[in-house]
Order: sequence, then C-alpha cells, then structure tokens
Amino acid sequence: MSGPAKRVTIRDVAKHAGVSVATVSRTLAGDYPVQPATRHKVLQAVGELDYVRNAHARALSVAAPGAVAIVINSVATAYYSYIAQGVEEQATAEGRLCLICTTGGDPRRELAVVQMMREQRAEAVILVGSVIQDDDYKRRMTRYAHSLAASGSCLALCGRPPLGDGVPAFTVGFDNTGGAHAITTHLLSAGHRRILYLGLRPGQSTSDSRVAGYRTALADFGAVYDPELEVGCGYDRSSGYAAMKHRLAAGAGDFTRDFTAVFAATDVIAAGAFQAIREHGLRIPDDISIVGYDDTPPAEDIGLTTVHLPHAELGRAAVRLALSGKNPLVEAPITLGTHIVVRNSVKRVGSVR
Amino acid sequence: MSGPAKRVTIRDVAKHAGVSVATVSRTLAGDYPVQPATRHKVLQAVGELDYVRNAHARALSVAAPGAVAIVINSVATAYYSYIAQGVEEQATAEGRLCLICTTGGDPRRELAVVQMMREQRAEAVILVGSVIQDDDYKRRMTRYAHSLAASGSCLALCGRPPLGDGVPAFTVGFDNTGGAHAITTHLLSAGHRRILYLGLRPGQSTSDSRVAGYRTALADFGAVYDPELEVGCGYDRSSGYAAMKHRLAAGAGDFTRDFTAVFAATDVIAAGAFQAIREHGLRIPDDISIVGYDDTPPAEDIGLTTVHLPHAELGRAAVRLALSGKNPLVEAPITLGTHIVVRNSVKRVGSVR
DNA sequence: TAAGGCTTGGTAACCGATTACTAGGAGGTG
DNA sequence: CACCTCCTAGTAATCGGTTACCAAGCCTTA
Repeated sequence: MSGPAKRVTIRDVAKHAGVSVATVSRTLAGDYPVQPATRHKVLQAVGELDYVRNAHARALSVAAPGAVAIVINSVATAYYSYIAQGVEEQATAEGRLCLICTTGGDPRRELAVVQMMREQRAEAVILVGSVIQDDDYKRRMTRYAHSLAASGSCLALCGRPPLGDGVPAFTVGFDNTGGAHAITTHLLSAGHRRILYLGLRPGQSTSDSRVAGYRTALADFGAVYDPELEVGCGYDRSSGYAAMKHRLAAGAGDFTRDFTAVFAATDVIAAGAFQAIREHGLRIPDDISIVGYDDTPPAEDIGLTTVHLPHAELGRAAVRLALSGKNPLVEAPITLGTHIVVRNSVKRVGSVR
Repeated sequence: MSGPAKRVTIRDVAKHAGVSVATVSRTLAGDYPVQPATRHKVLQAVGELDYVRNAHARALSVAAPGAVAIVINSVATAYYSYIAQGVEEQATAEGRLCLICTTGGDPRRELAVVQMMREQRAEAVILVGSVIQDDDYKRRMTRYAHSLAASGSCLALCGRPPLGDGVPAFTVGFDNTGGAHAITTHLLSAGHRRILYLGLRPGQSTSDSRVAGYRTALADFGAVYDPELEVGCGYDRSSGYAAMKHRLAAGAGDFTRDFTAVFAATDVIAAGAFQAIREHGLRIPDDISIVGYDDTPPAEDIGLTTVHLPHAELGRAAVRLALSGKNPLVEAPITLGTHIVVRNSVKRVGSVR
C-alpha cells in the first residue's frame, strides 16, 4: 500500500505522543513511575504508529540477554533433532533467542559458525553430536572454547567427550558405556554368549564408549571376548544393512554363523540389520536376537529392544549449564543416565533354567 | 585467566594499530584502498587483541542482511525437522542467520514469536506446519502478515493453505490432494474397492486436502463413496493404533470387516495401525493392504508404500521466495509435486486377470 | 511563606560500527 | 617553483535505543 516501509523510531513515537524519548522508553520498560495519563498517550502513539523496538539498538545500549546458539550436524536426524528440541525449549524458557546452524560435519563450516556466534554476541554456543576425536578436533575445540570465552560467550559440548582441564567448556553427555554395559548384560542374561557388535568406528567418541561398555560387560560376565565379533559399520541404515548382509553371507548355511545375538551401535543400524536378517530368511527374535541404542523412531515400530536416551534433557541440561554463570573450568562433566526399553527382539537361548 | 571479559572495540584496535577507526573499518570491509603497510598493522592489531565485530552495532549502522526465522511446532518430529533442515540450508546458502522457535502449536507463543521477529528485524519469517484452518487462524495470520510487512519483513507459509488475495504472504505447499489421489488410485488399481481412510480431521488443512484427493480418486474410478470408511484419528502413532484397534474390534470375526485396504493420513498413523493389525492376527499385505503418507522414518523400516514429499525442498523454496524480493501480493502459491514410493504393504485383490 | 522532599519528565551522553566529508601528502606538469 | 590531481587516512555524524543527571513542579511542614 504505502511505498517503502518506513522505520518508526522511538523519537517518532515521542513526537507523536508529545513527550520525550526518555518517557517513551521508560513507559515501555515499565520500570519507572509514569503518570497514567502520560502512559496512556505513549501507548496510544505506539499503537497508532505500530512501533516496534529495534532489538539491535537495544542490545547495543544495554546488556540484553544473549542468544543461545545450537550448532549441529543436521536437524533431519532423529537423534540430533531431539537434542535440538531440548535446547530450543530451555533457551525459550530462559527468555533467550535460539539460533541454529547446521554444519554437515564440516570443520570449516563449524569454524565459520563459531566466529559468527562471537559476532552475534551469543551467550552460549551448544555444539551437538559425536565426532572423530583426533588431535585436530581437540585443538579446534580448545581454540573455540578460548575464543568464545574471550568474547564473553560460553561453549557447551553435548554428547561429545570432555576437552580436559584448562579448557573453558561445559560437557554434557550420555552414559554410553553404562548403557552399552546394561544392554549387553541383558543379552548375556538371556543366555547369549557370542554377540556381534555392529558399528565399530575407532576414534569416534560415541562408538568408543559403547564398545567399551560392551567389552566390560562381557568381561564382567566371564564371557569370551572375540575381536572377530566386532564389525565396523557406518552410522546409517544402509551401512547396517550392508554390513549385516555381508556377515551373513560370509558363512553360507547356518552352521558357521558364530553369533546368536547382535548389538547394533544405533537403532538405525539395527533397522538396516533387521532387513538384512529377514532377507536372509531368519526370524527375529527366534533365530537371532538383536538390540539397538538410542530409542529413536524405527525402534518402536520394529519392536526393537534398545537403550533409551534422554535426548531432550541433554539439550536442556546443556543450556541450563551454559547460562548458569558457573565457571566452566571447575565444573565437572555431567553424564545423563540411560535405561533399557524392552520390546520384542531378544529371545532367551541355551539351557533354560 | 584474565578477569571479566573486556569487550574489544574498533577504537581499541585503531589505537593499538596507531590508525583511525575509519581505517580499521575499511581494512576489514576490504572495499576501500588501504596501503599494504597500514593494512598489515591493522590486521596485526586485530589478531593481537582478538577483535570481533559486533553484529548488533553493524546491523544498526548499515542495512545488514536480515535473519531468517523458522517458526515450527516442534523439531522433534520427522516431518517438521526435514522442512526445518531445508530452511536452514537455504538460509545459510543465502548468507543469513537462521533463528528457530518452536511453538508447540500454541497461538499465544506464535504471536509472541512473530512480535520478537519484528524486533529482531528478521527479513523472512517462515511459518511451518499444518493447522486448524478456522476464522481465528485466518485473522491471526493476516495480522501477522501485515505487521511483518509493515516492519519490512516477509511472511512465508510452509505447508499451510494460502490466506487469499490482499494478504502479503507467500505460500509454499505440497500437492496433498494430488498425492492422495495418486496413492488411492494405486490401491484401486490393485483391485481394492473399500478403502478405509484413517486420519480424518475436519478443518485441519493437510487432512482436508488428503481426504479430498482420496474422494476424487474414488469418484474418478467409479468406486462407491462411503462416509463410514472415513475415520477420525489424531496424527500420532498411538492414535493410529487405537483407531485401528477399535475398528477391527467393532466387527468381531472377519465376516464384518468392510474394507480390504487402509489409507493412513500419515506414516506415523500407519505405523500405529500396523501394530494393531498385527496384534489382531492379520498379515500385511496378505490380509490387509495399507499405505501411508509423508515417507518419514517408519515407512522404510516397516516396508510401507507411501507418498514421498520433498520436505527439504519445501523449506528451501520458502526461503528462496521470501528473500526473492518479489511482491507477495501478486505471487501465486507454489505447490510441490509428490510421488509414490512402492514398498511392500499393498497386495492385489479380487479377480486376478 | 520559605525550605525541603518527592515525583515526573527532559537533555544529552553513551553503546560500537559505518561512511560522508574533509584534509594532508605525494607525484606530475607547465 | 607553483599548481593541480590523485590517493590515503582522519573527523565527526549517524543508526535507535537506554539512562545518568538535572530541573521543574507540587506537596508538606516549620
């Protein structure tokens, strides 16, 4: 209708209402006594002019609450999106704006994003997702932590390993070792002794913790540890499918199948493995038992026994911690507990009672 | 280490480098000739002081590119999170910051969010997700559209019905009617005549379009339309389960089952229905055929034939359009096509050749 | 009635960057 | 040598709020 949208400023409102800018500002802030009549004039002018405060100008003059930034591989993955949901909820609950950036796992984008967040004066930057934990990674994170701290921001790692002492970053993660230990024990108690671990990825933090839990559970139970039973596999459905297919094909005929159960590192891998197992003519859980990890969508639908992770709580905890004002240098990493969800993918084997 | 984080300003850099603020600003902008020696001094000072530009101050003085805001029910739902991913990708590709807000479907939060986005001077606000399309809704959206337009922002509706002429908002959606028509026809061609539609929700935009496609497909095929075959059902797994369970229980024994196939309004509903059907002792697709809609995670895992939606492309298209500078008043709604993904949940019935 | 307190509102100096305008210095030419 | 041009760098105004400081008005009280 009208031509180019004109910006209405607080000075316009003041003029329109016949008062000073200070009065307008104070009326809107509501923290200063203003005569009802004056207040009314101001609010009326605001309404008539459709005045909206400029958040940038505001941020410049007062120490407005900073935004929370979530930096994540992708939001189109259940595991990540659940955590993102928790982050967003908590950020909103604490009255913060929530910025979101996906990196696709690219370190260059990650760096650019961290830099951008410093410019935005974000109060907290939440880095989500497991990673290859090499020296380059640690150096990168350490640099981010220091530079964010230098500009008054605060770094929180979500589902990633701690960076160690002297690095100003909070860490919140799942008890992956504990969860893996529990679900492995669940299989062991059901009589399984040879359990295939599907999803080995040396160096990848999440994978490493889960494998560790698997191994100690075997040891604690007095079962034999066989490296042959740990197979590498990408963290997606098709990798799980391919890896399982390959393993089943390796020993043609059932004689040579050297495992009775499968522990898939994630539910998504398990879903792929499910399909491969079915296509191989085997039934779950009658012929093979299988468990997953994460309790993400496919699990319920395919009846998978798995480890439930409090994803949203992880996100919320990270935000709470990052905004708590606590000193990241002295705060210990937080580990969130997990629990097993029993469905219908495990069957007891061997000598029953 | 050092006490409270001190903000380094451009003046500090200028002083440190022994030049003026203008020179620093121009060196960093890179759009103005600066002597190599001077440039070097400036960059060195920037490095030593770890200077970071203040995005708020910058936004205040120049018309910096505005952010893209995505307003969504929840990110922990595959359908939404896929769209969000597309929005984020495109926003980043166009050099914009991406803000995210979840509303949980609460109109009050929605209003607060839109107001906040005006304050943030967001350049585009993308509202995602289907809604109950009543008068209140239309009034609300119309108000948002106008107020955002008044502050120079731009509203885009994603997967929602258009608001009509005279309202400055872009609309991008899926061809739900076409997709529903296609998948219904798929069932009809397989010999099914009595198809249960699971997920009726009068007034809900997405549901309405899908039902419409279902009905016209029946009509086009010359099949009988029976309102009894359209059953209401929430858009979550447990509702699908409950509704199917109830329907199957209604006619005890197979004699009275008055349908041979099920068209679930979403894959999630289908997943619930799957379970109910199985628990009732029926096999899919041998005893009952079933199709879904959306092509979200459970679909692949349970072998569901469904309608694939280009979720991410929807998000990208919305952002592209909103940032295109086109006039939302004259731009026609965009509708994205869909296609059927055939898996293993439909079986031919009736007289076979 | 004058002095002092309390309330309310205005003026102007910030926040931190950008940039129009201006000025000084180097180099070229008559 | 004087003058002009070109290049580079500095000064100060500006973006749109907030708020410290100040002043005017009203009411109370001696």
